[in-house]
Amino acid sequence: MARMGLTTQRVTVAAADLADEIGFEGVTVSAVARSFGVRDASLYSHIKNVHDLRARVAVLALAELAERVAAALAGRAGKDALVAFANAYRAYAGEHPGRYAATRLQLEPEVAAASAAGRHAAMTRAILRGYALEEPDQTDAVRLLHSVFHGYVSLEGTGAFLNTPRAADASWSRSLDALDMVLSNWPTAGRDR
Amino acid sequence: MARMGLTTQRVTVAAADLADEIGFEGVTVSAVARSFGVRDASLYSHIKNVHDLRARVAVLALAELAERVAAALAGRAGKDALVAFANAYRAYAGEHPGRYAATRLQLEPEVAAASAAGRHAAMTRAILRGYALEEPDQTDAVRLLHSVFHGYVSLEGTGAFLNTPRAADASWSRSLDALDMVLSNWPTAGRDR
DNA sequence: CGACGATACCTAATAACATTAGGCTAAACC
DNA sequence: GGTTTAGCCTAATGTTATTAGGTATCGTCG
Repeated sequence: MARMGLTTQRVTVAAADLADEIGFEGVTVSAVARSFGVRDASLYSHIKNVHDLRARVAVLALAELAERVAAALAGRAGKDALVAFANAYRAYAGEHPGRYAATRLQLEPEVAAASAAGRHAAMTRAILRGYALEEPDQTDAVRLLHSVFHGYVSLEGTGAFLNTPRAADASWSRSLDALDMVLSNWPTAGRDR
Repeated sequence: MARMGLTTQRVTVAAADLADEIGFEGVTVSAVARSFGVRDASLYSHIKNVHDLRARVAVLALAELAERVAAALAGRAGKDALVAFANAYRAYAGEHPGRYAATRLQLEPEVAAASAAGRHAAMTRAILRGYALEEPDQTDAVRLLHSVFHGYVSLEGTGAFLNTPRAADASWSRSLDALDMVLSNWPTAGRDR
């Protein structure tokens, strides 16, 4: 009958670890309770419900990701910054697939605001300081970057690149070269060719 | 006691429709059975289990998406083709969020092979015929395109672009301009700047 | 130190979903 | 028209989510 010393924080971390092991969909109240050796009902003193649990994992992952990216970005500029950001992003997703999947959870506005979601966008904008982009080009570029990063990582995660022999790393690297080129020569007009 | 006339095909379509209405996660054996007014167990003559049901929705969606994209691509080349492909892709995802979500399901290799997944890649390559790209650049470009399309649509679907006032359509359009530029001047070396 | 209140965890109970086994009956096919 | 097939049902079991209410352990204060 030793107490397990549960707290919302510990439960959240356990859920996140579980997500990385068995996938985010596998993050269930029962599974987390099992990992602590306690009854399902015992977790409800610490979390509101499954959705709350998953949302907490999402917020945790968002914060961790933001931290990693920020660290990678420190002291860099231009293409260096772009590559560092992108690699940190992809590395996190690769090391923590479950946590990363959690970041795609649809968070309610209040939660999202309180979390590091905004910090993410802020840092993406930081990259762009190296490239001379005004609004609204900057917003467009942020969206493009985020799309590429998320899209690539997401497709890679579901094995979409396994059919072709070409290594995923190589394509990633070339995609970053391409992005650097786009950002350097952002198409100002739009009507041509 | 009128028979419902269920078949695997009808069950799959009903599941797909349900997915578009309430989200792909909501596609459950119970819910589909309910939509037909039959018992849960009755569906098991037509599907193997939930995963089978969801996989069928995924295959259906992949085929529909491939068809839409192929139609849009007919008779176009170069940037026209790129834009038509991209818009067809995004439109499908917008009209059928549940079906689109299903396409991200991890399919077992045999199922994926039998499905239209390969056709998708083939068509992406068709776009690239308008741009002079050799292997392995072509593979890299296909991955980049797919990443942007999927990433954008996915982020848009989870409301990631709602914070900023800039319209999602506008950024999309500019991103396509950017992609056209990248494909036209694909970075051959990689080390510069 | 012993009482007290807060907190951590438990049992019990209900409900939705997934799945299997076995039965009944409407339809289709000579 | 009788038989086979296939479509649907009931019954039963296991997992997960969630609530209500109980017990035990901990820190704290008199």
